[in-house]
Amino acid sequence: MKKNQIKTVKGFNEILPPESFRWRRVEDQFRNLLEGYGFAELRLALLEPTELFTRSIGGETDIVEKEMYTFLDRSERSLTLRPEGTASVVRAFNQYSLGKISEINKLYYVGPMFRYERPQKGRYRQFYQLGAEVFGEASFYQDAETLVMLAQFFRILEIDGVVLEINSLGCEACRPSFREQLKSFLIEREASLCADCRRRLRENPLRALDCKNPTCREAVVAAPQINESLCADCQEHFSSLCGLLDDVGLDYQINSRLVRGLDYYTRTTFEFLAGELGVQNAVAAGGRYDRLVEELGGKATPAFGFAIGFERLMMLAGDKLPLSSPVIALIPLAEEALRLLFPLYVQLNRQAKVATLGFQHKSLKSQLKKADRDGVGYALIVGPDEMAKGAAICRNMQTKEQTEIGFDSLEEALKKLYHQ
RNA sequence: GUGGGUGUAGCUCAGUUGGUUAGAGCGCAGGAUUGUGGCUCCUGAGGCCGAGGGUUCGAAUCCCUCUACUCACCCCA
Repeated sequence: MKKNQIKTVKGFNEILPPESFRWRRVEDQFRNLLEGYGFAELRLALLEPTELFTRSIGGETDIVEKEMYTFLDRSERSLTLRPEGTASVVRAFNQYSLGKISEINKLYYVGPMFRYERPQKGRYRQFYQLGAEVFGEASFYQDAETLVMLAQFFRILEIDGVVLEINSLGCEACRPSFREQLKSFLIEREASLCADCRRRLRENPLRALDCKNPTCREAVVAAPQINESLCADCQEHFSSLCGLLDDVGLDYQINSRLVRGLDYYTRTTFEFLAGELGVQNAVAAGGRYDRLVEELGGKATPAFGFAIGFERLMMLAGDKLPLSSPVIALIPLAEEALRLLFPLYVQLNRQAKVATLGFQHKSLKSQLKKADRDGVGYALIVGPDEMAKGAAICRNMQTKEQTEIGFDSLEEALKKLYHQ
């Protein structure tokens, strides 16, 4: 690394070849799967008014308190690089009145998110998420469909060992009373809680439930369980969802401490965990948020969504996926040959028939070597001898078999090779 | 924000108690083969040894500061 070399800013993750090919493959798989389930893509702004996130994610969350890239623009507006996707999708849902265009809206997105955290394994300041949201469907069938779809995605990518944990956080009817119950429980034990939990006790007592601090964990062992104080409707929703997952044979574990770091969730929350990832083990997570659309100024609309961490997903899927190669290498051994092959090269690639052509007049040997490294199926050789004869040599790189092809039928003959 | 570890070639890493011109493997380029890839062999290019300061006749090596990367805490995808 040279002295004055300009580099990326800390934690901004970039994807280079050949990894970028693998990313593209997985992204395509995601799009195909989601579009098969009726989802459509939303391509949204990366920069939003700061208020969008303080109102949706919650002012007492770590994301809003210390992890956002927030700054003033030239007209002194407070803007923030999006730390997650759901808030923006809900903003767009309201802004464009998508709920009036169709009753059910299934939307997905792919793109970078930004959080100012200390980078670590599986955690970056710029990171990619594959996410989706469904608006207008309150049924537990929707929860189940989404979870099944995610499990299917992991199966398509041949990722094993991912565990699904689910929980219910209740709704505006039953959560407040649970909150109070939990709060008074915690206040009795305030002395044994960590500083963060004590600070958040009043605003967001649920967060104490998944605190990693050992003394906090011990203090909350006997804490009231949210799924024991659910109202009848929430209880019904949760048990119906579990029953449905049982019916379709999707394994899951109920984790009553799964409260998530964002405030907008109601009822179902879930995480897909992969032990292989180490400490940052959530590869996908999400849940139901039936109040958020209204809280952000829209018409009351139930919703369910999730996000997958792309980098974490690729750590699990990674190199099982084969790379594509060009099919034909065009090999000229003289200037006239290069001149002859160039139009053919352009013509093939214009039709999405991938071919390579070297412009540098290298030796046959080195051009074949490069073709081999590129993994091409065929090499088309044209040197002075072939120019004299009016026919090129076509070499099968696997069998070493060589045939002659007359110049006047080159394009036609080469196209056939792509279909083998 | 708080700790630990590591910075030497494009990549993965050696480098002796401080001692000439800093090494290997892989990769890259060329050749052995006047026009035929993979295996083998030969040759070559490529380094301010992370940056700055200090100790010393002499520093990749010892000391200090900074910086980057990395793992962990916290939190999350």
